[in-house]
Amino acid sequence: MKFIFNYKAMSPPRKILTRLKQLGYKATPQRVAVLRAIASTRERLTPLALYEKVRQKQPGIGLVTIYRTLNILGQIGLICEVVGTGENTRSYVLSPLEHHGHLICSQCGTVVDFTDCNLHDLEQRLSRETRFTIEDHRLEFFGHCQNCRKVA
Amino acid sequence: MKFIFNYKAMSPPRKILTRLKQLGYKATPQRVAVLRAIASTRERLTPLALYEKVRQKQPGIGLVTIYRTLNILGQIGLICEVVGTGENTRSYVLSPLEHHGHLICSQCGTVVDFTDCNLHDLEQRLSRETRFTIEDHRLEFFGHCQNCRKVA
DNA sequence: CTGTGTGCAAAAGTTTTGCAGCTAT
DNA sequence: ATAGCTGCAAAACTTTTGCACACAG
Repeated sequence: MKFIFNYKAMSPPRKILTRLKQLGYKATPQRVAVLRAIASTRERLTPLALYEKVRQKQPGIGLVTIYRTLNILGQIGLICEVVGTGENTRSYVLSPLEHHGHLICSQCGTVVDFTDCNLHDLEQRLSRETRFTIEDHRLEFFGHCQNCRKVA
Repeated sequence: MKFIFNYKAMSPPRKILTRLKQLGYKATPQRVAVLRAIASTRERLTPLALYEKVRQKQPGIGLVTIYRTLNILGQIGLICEVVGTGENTRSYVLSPLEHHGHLICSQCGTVVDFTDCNLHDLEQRLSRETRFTIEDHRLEFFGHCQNCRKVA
């Protein structure tokens, strides 16, 4: 199993910007700022939170742009939507390079990614027994991180 | 592995109503109707879809009541929220009795539940290595069912 | 230059709340 | 009888769209 713990240590989103340009999108300062913001934390960020965060560096940016950027980045698969039960807004984290699951602290929102979900057997069995073609999955664990447990 | 395929065959929601009353909620015709509607299909239903469906039998019902009922049933754990990537509304299906995952057809919305996810090992490993306390998980597969594959 | 992107305002869509009257227990 | 429930209207909140101007390539 491989953990991807420290988003802060990841190189700046140069790679992502390259990919954006490859696909014909422009690397505007706003998009760069959104990317930086997502890449700068391992918390999951709602569009609104992202807006507040980015506005500190780019005071002129509009919430609309955040939404548009998130939609684009999500479609391309560079960021990754996370939804908690009972929330009625989306949150986003940077996509790691491989397929992965999330481990989410219900209190502080910290996201730990993990790869190697080991769902292949399950997937095959399901596919065989239900005759579904399975194209994707989403696996999320919810709980409390060490820190929040201490506090509580 | 155990599949729960045919929601239609399940007994009417008497059990659920009993549970509701146990908890001090009243079994109003509106709530019964909502329950019947959820129990009558294996598709996942958005609050709005549920509203349309229930209105055929209970013309006077309000969308607000649907929302309130869904929130209550969800909190108690009798129904179960499902969210697809990119959707900005929730959907609900009846909770099966045991913990389970969903297999969802991206085209027609059919939901197949399965139990015995076999995530215990993974959960334990994650818990040990990240020092999280894990309280819950959500596992969803997305794909196409046999029928929709034929059509396409 | 040129087509894409931005910001504003406004619309569309989803979910919650306040309140007066109603009803299951 | 009475606590809880409903329906309506309105508010709160999230997300999308139309349009004029700006800017990256």
